[in-house]
Amino acid sequence: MTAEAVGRRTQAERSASTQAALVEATIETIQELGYHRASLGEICARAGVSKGGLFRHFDSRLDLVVAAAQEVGRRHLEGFRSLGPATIEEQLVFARSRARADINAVWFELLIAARTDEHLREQLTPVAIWLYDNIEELALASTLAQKVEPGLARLAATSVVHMFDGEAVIRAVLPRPADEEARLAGAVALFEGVADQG
Amino acid sequence: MTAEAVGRRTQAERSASTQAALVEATIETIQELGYHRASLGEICARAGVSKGGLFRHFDSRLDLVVAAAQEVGRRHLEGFRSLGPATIEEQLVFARSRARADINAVWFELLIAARTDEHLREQLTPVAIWLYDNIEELALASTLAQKVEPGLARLAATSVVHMFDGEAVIRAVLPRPADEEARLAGAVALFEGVADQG
DNA sequence: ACAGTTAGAGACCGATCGGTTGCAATGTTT
DNA sequence: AAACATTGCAACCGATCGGTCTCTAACTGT
Repeated sequence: MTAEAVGRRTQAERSASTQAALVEATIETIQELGYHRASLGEICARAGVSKGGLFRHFDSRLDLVVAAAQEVGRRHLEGFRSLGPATIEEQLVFARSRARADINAVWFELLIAARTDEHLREQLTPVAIWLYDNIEELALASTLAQKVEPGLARLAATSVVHMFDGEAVIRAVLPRPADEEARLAGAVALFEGVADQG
Repeated sequence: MTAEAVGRRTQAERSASTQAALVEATIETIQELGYHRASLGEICARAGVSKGGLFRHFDSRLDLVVAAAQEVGRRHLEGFRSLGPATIEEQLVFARSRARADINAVWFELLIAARTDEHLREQLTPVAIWLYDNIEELALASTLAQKVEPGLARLAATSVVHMFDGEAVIRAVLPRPADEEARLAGAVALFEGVADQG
């Protein structure tokens, strides 16, 4: 996203638009090149903003990455919100599609980077708390969760998310479509069994 | 691991020891600093080998990383081999401990890096195939797997591995010990139920 | 309209990146 | 032991890294 070249705007508008362009470019760059290759030069080029312009709004690379991480968290959750009432299979297919989404790849780049970067980790933890709390809340409101006790539903939801996350990471290097479909079918059968018996 | 300074050795021994020191230092550096900060300078310093010495044995950084990845795959599998007959709970606790092992953190650094690095991905795929094939084979030989059909056992094993992998990644940023223990207990109950009914 | 403030461009900085080169040290062959 | 091959060190290379500085352009308050 390049900072758009419109006519007269207030300082606040200019500022917000530049920051948004930089955050957008950061997310896009991490998604396409990975955290490792997401340099400020590359991000600035994509955003159509100079280095000087960047540091007007962000104190450091970390500061920019944290702002991007917050936006990634927001968008990832937004993706989870888009499912209404659905069958068990539809819900599981949906959960899997969220794990496979581009935005989740960026989220995982950040999680992995945070493991060995104390400062990033400190800033990422509150975002992760917020994100997973909200995902759990959405899971509890789902049709599937109505049939079992809330504690179990919460546990099942996060476990499914972890499983599809793990699958998604491996899949970039080692896709196994047949196994993946069997895993989905197995999960559907399992949850239908649980739902039936109460 | 520094290249040890022993007395007289053959060329082959010198060469092998230097390469081993470099591979070891690469793994150690990725584990401690992450893929992003694992520079050749840092790796050489840890290995006690000069840049010139490194490039005598490896054509490029990628070449070294691939050699390290193969060693990581070997060690990760070795870690999986160390479980004999055990209860269902012991087997699941063990699977979880493998996901939480340092060597798996390095494996995930490499998987994530490979997503956006075509050349690394090409070299990592055969290692991943070998690793997961072997893990599945081990899972099929486990006591738990004796009670259900092989296809289901294979599926369950990889699904459990994915789940604990996903949990391990999140845990670096957002540990939730109570949830993690509940997840383990839930998995134990689930598998004991399956084992009982055939 | 004009002074003051904020946003942004772009040249620049020292440090470090992956990688190269020439030479000295070590080991091998005859 | 002399000739040769392999290994390893250290200085060095251009490119790029995150970050700074100065100056101009754009907006704001009076």
